[in-house]
Amino acid sequence: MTTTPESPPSTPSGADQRRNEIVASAARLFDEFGYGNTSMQQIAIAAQMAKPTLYHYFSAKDAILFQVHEEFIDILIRQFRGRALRSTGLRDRLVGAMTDILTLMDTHRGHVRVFFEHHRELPAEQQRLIRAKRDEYEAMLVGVLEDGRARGELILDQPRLTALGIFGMCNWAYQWYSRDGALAPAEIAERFGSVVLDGLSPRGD
Amino acid sequence: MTTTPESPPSTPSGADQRRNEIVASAARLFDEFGYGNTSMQQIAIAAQMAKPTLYHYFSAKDAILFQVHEEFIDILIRQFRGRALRSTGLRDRLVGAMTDILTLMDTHRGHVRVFFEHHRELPAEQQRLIRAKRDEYEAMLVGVLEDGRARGELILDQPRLTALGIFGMCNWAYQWYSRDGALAPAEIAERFGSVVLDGLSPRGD
DNA sequence: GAAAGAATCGACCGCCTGGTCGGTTGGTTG
DNA sequence: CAACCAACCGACCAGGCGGTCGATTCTTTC
Repeated sequence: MTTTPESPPSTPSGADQRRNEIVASAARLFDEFGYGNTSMQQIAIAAQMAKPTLYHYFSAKDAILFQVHEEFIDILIRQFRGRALRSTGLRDRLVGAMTDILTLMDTHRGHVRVFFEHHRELPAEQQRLIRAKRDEYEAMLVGVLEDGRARGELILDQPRLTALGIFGMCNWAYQWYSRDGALAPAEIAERFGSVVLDGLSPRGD
Repeated sequence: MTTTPESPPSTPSGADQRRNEIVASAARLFDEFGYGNTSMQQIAIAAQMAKPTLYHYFSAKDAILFQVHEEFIDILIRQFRGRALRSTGLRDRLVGAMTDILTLMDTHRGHVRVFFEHHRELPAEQQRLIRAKRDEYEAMLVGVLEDGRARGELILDQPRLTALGIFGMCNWAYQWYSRDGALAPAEIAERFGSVVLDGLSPRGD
């Protein structure tokens, strides 16, 4: 409190800042080459330091992997909760969550791929931790669907399966989404949302 | 013609049979550990041979990877075409394709994961080949949607985006589908199909 | 039974990886 | 100035990897 200068313009917190730089560099490389095909050497170079220095900030390669996972799921949970507090309607909450996910394909490409493809490579303990948060997030979306059903605004008999379908539409986008594409994340979410809510068949037969 | 014994009960074609055993073993390991974390040594043991013998059947590790990719996409294309010949209705063709994909999660788990997660690791030339087939398959589903629109049976203004959403729902299942689960692939496809076609909102307001 | 080729493998190689060690620098405290 | 500690790194290591080599066995063909 007395000694540390509280966030001067360039160095918000020193070491933490440096850790973030490492994770950001690593995520970028993971996105391009995959976790297994990215070496600590590459990460070190990308973060502009020597390899041993990396081990001053992270105890092992999988500690970086864990950090990426946690950042990703924490963002989603935080955003979902924020929207819930603002207590918007059902459609907003649903399409909002879809927008959150799709937006991360723009802002956190590496995080996304890592979270979806490399969670099995986390050490057992940390894998449990991440899985717990992921399940928590899943439960929140299932909750939205159940709410909608209880209010008669949605018709569905298997909330979890439906939620998995919705997640699928959005999460899968990491396989094809491009920043240069014609559609922005929010537009895609809107389209997908209307498919899920209104369906493709003409209304009124 | 004269010499080769045509498929006696145990050895359909000798060397080809052995190749298939290798690919099947490899796919099983890829499913469990991922491509990069599976060594040629492990594959050899699983296929009950020594490592150098593997190189009698495949020129390199990525040749096995390619074989897995090709088998997967060839199955899907063949099944889609088969259904098209039987010229069933729109819903059958759509839900049918979805069933095809979900069924592979049961019968070809390793192929699925490899196809979705490791296509970037194929040598450039083979990657192009697989991508071409994948695009072909995608185009076939887009075609179904466009047909439906032309006949007034579907309402949509972005066939490709919609197709990507549908693929997402199904493909993503490789992340959560379990053989021990309560629902069979065909049932899941039916549910997802009705979400996409009818939507979740009550009809007629 | 000789020749040929398919199928097999023990031993080996160069390379790269995650991670360690021991030591240096440089700013902050008393 | 002395002590301290965070930050940093050149050099090194054991281990595992994909892949090769040379030689051996088995099977088929004439």
